Amino acid sequence: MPENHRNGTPAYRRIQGAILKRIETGQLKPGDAVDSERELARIHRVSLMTARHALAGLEQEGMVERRRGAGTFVAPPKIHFNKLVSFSEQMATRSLPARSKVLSCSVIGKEQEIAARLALPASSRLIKLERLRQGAEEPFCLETCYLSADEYASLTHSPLERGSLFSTLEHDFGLELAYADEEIDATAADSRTAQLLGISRGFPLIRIRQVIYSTKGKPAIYALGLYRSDRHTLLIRRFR
Amino acid sequence: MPENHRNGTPAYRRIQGAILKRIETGQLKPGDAVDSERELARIHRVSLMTARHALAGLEQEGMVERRRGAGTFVAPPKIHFNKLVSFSEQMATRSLPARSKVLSCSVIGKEQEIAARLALPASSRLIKLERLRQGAEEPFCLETCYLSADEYASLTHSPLERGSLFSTLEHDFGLELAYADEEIDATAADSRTAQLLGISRGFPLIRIRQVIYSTKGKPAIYALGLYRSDRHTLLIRRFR
DNA sequence: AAGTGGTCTAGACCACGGC
DNA sequence: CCGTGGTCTAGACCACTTC
Repeated sequence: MPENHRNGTPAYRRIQGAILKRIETGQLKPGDAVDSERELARIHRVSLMTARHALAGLEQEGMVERRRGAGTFVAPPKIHFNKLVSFSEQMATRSLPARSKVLSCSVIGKEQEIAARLALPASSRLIKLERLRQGAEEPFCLETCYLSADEYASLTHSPLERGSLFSTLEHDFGLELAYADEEIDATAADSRTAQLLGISRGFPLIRIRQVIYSTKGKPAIYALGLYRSDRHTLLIRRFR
Repeated sequence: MPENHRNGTPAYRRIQGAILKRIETGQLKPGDAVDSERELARIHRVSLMTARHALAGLEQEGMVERRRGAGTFVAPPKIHFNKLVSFSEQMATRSLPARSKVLSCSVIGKEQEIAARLALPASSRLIKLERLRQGAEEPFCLETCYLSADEYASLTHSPLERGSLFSTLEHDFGLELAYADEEIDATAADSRTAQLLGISRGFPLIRIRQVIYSTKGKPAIYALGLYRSDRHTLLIRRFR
């Protein structure tokens, strides 16, 4: 009986969607039992293998846990480790207002090393955006971002004081960010940085050099951040 | 015909093993085509679904790539990001000898804060192991590890100068390590640390506080590392 | 004992890729 | 065009958990 998947979406996807909907609406809470393979097969009028396929996919995404002999259960909400989030997003999760003071925003040239990190020709013109970021009214990070001036020309006219650089790039330029490689070390504050961050010269800082890549694998942003180590610690989870 | 999986291992596992073996021995190189589902089904005398299951598993592990209409191919070797590796393993990948000097190894008590990080009673006795780690004949890290003295009592008699702490724990104590949560910040070297690392007092250091968990989710090791930031940078990949 | 997930069969049709 | 992976069926037996 080929009365299956009339529309384009595969049956197993529809089943996954139905389960996810019940989780999102709170109808199913973590720990609750999901319909068993056999129930799903009966309800959605598919074979057992198809119902299995649906549950296997959800398990692989971490949405459900399957225990042999017992059943399939909604997984506890996952804490997301090592996620790439913007400063604004980071602050939002702690319900703190994200304040940034733009120190400078200009187009520069002759920065071979940075152009190279962005996989651009050595002579490329770059936007250099320097911001002082603060939480709880106190500055704790000096961040310098570099982007291709050709690709993001109008960025210099965007209102960067309030909004998030990430969301501007994603909405106005259709840039989809995928991942970032970070290089982390420690350094001592020079006098200018010390003054801006309100600390004394020589104070230890965390230095983060970050290359952010688009979904196409193209380097899009190079960012250099200097953080007051007494106001900021990095959290990483590593897996064996 | 129930002439299947005589031994305990499922058919799909045997198929995966056969493919992995051909990859590991270099018989199959990245980009090479793997046997198609139909070929595998015929060769191993299993159904198509079972052959599919085998390939799906390998794909999910990142060992092969499947392209509809084209075939299944050996995936390029993955660079492992954010992996939990021991100092010895880290050095081995750069073919450098791992040298550690044990500064002290003793059983202590009354370290409430550290006991708490290991989810142990405040009065627990702990092994404290302090090591100076060096690469290229120069010390670049001072590391202090803490473990439950009750669970790893005989560790104080193990030869820690040469071997890896990880492998000792895994082999001699059957401890399976799963992941670690790290807290990273920067600090200035105190005089003792400065002397041990061969730098001057106040020099910026990366400080990494690490709680390493077993596969059962139990905290097993607490490690505090101080790294010369001029000899060591941390590499992290974050995903959106 | 009843129900569950884990494995497996022997077919089938489809959409897509490369030749 | 032929071979590929993607989806699917309608059953089956096993090992396991729960009661």
